[in-house]
Amino acid sequence: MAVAEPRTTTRRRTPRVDAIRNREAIVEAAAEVLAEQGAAVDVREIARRSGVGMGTLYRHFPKKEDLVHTVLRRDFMTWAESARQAAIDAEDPWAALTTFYQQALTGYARHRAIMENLALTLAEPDLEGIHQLRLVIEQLCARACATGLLRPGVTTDDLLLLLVSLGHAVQITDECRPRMWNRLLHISLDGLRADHREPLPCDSTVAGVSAP
Amino acid sequence: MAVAEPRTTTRRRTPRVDAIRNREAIVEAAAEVLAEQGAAVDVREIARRSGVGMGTLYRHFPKKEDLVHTVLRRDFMTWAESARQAAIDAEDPWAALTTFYQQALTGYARHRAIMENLALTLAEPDLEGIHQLRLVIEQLCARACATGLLRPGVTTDDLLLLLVSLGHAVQITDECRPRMWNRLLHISLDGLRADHREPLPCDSTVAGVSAP
Amino acid sequence: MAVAEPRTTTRRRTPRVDAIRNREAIVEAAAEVLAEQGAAVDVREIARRSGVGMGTLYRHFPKKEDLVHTVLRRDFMTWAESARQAAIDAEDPWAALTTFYQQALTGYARHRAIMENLALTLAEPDLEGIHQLRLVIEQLCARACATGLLRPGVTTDDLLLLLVSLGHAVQITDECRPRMWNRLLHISLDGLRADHREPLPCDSTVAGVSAP
Amino acid sequence: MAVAEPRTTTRRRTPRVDAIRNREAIVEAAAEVLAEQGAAVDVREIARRSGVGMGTLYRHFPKKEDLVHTVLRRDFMTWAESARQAAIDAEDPWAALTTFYQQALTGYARHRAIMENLALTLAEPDLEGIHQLRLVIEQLCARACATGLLRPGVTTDDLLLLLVSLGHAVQITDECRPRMWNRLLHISLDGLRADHREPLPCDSTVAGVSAP
DNA sequence: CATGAATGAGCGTTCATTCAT
DNA sequence: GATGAATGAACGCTCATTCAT
Repeated sequence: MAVAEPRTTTRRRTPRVDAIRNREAIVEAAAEVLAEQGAAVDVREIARRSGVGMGTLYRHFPKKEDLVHTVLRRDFMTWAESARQAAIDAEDPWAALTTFYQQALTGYARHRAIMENLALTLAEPDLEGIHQLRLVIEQLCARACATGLLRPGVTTDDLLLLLVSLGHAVQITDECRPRMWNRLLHISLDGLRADHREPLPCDSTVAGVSAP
Repeated sequence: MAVAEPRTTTRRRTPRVDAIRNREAIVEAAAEVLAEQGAAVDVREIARRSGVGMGTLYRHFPKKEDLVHTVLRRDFMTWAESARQAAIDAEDPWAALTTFYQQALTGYARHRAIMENLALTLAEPDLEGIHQLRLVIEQLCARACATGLLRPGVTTDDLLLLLVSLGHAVQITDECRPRMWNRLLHISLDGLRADHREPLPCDSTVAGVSAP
Repeated sequence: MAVAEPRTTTRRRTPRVDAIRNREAIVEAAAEVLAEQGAAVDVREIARRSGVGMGTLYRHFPKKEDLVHTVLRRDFMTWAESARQAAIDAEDPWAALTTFYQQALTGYARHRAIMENLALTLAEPDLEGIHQLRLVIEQLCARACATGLLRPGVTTDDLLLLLVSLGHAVQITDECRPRMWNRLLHISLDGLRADHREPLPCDSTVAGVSAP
Repeated sequence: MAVAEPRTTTRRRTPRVDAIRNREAIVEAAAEVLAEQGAAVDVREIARRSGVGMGTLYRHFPKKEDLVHTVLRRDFMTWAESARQAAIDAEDPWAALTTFYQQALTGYARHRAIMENLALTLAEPDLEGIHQLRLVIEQLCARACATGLLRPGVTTDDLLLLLVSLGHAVQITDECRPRMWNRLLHISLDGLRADHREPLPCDSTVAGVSAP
């Protein structure tokens, strides 16, 4: 249907530029919306904000889930990167840990879809972005542990779960009771310090209590 | 309307037996489903599981919201009651607090709709059941504080937020990493002990960090 | 289940009294509601107002339609009767006619279900009550015709249709423009007077005009 | 967003052809169904008849009400237009008036939803289409009045109410007694002529008669 | 390739009618 | 008989996904 002949060399480049621009617009818009409203948003809203049609959106991301994952991957990456940077800049390992949580909770914890997924991800850590974040935390953990500031036995998973946990607290209180989560963070960080005698339970210390 | 002499007692009881059974079946099924899937479930699913028709369900609960509230009220009540009991049975105030969290997290934290609502409720505590729970926590807080075991400055809201926060951790880890939250609980409880020098921040101690 | 023996003679009378009372209560309540809201009302509303259960209502009137018909029959009867009386009391045939419309439009035209059905009934005059009304109109028509006051060729059906037609006008204007229909009545009655030269069309005088 | 050189005209036309066809199919089907059954129809029925899915229907008309209004607006417009044309073509003001009613009652009076709304509209004239119709009637009224053919004191509202009133008569008799309303129209028109001595009542001439 | 219109299963809710008590 | 709880088909509407242009 197209005339095909004249544009020989750049033939495949032109559409691609457009396609890439579109893809980026979609991801950008989606990131915005997902941060604001979580993964339950109407796909139409994303298409609207990115200025592309539904078809384009679905060409790039055949399932809503694909788009969500892409955005999350990206945002987890960025997050991990900025976290790593902040950690490097920090004076000492403990400050690095503290700063990490502060930044995370002040920033990304407001990203609804990020938090929704950070949660899911402990179960099935399929998202590579999250892996980056995990690596950062691993480093923070290792360093704080090595200097003897971190309570012995605390694992990366503990710190990750604490992040998810406090992240949720942020989401809940952010609008009605801003920074109330800050106190919880202090408490938790104090609980993470080395000056506690008792070792942490090995996941199943306490006797069972019946379910509802 | 009729003069109706002797049958006073058994007058209106008979037909209700069935209705009550149904109502209970509905609430029971709803509680189950709400615990499993949260408040977003299809009403038809509840009807199906309880073995009643849609009409019956809507006769008892004119709006889906009514049913949800009823279930939540009930479950919050039960929860508060069992929490209170456990607290009373505890040897000392600190054990009471510990046990409370243990029980709460082992039991009700798995209830999706409960947690959803517990979250919402920090903003607008409309459900009366939740108030009961809050009262229990208030007592636990007061007692633990009075004995000097609880870190000064810790409020009921802090404990409540910790509950929500850890509750979320439970929901996340329960299936894939059972009792991993247990370690987080220990950490948090240690952070709550009185032997910490620094006072808690008054909600906005730390300098702002920019959002993503 | 009942003790069966002692009440021999009056055995079948007692329940009937109750049944009749119930039936009457139902009809009464239904009449009220139907007049207010038309035949589209929820059957529950009728049951509620009459103080009986749904079962009772449906025992007496297996279909909603049955109840509606019963009420309409009754109300058409009453209407016919009061119309006849008013006609008899009138000084002259023309006054009788005028009074009839006045009374009808001031009174029964506000009865929503009556008007709904008066309409339907020109098609299939199944309701006996309406027949009574029709007879009254027939008399009015005959008398007014005989005295030469009524325009020749005007039939009972014409007068009936005028009634339906104006009745509808009443329903529409009653709340927002009370008695606006009164002017229409005057116009129509003047058009019914004998002093018009042209005969009425035989149902199909005018050339067809295309439908929408 | 692209620079898009030569294809200016055919740019956005192509995809719309289908959409417009669908939209028209929906409106057409809706008009049909609304005319037949009134505004209470099931939206699915409209979708079915127009051959589109529910989604398509709701894309074009987000609320059922929107569709209904669109249809009514359209049909009132058409009606007003054809009425105006017929009035213009008429030999004299009285013929114009006569023709108007003839045409209205032969055509649009069969449209159930139109009549339902024409009725409602005397109370709250919200639909713009209806306003057009009103204007036409106003002109007819003014012209007939000016030539001294119309009975003094007759207002646009009177003529409108007569229209609604007779329209209802049409709906009732159309199927079982076609054109029976024609006689009523003659009567009413005769009543509207100037050769009546008595002035019309100012809305509340006649003494009240008690309600049923 | 982009577009956005089309699809249809599914949701919360209502109401005439039936049936166990 | 009387009661009112139970039934389920239908209604207005939404949204992830597909498909013609």
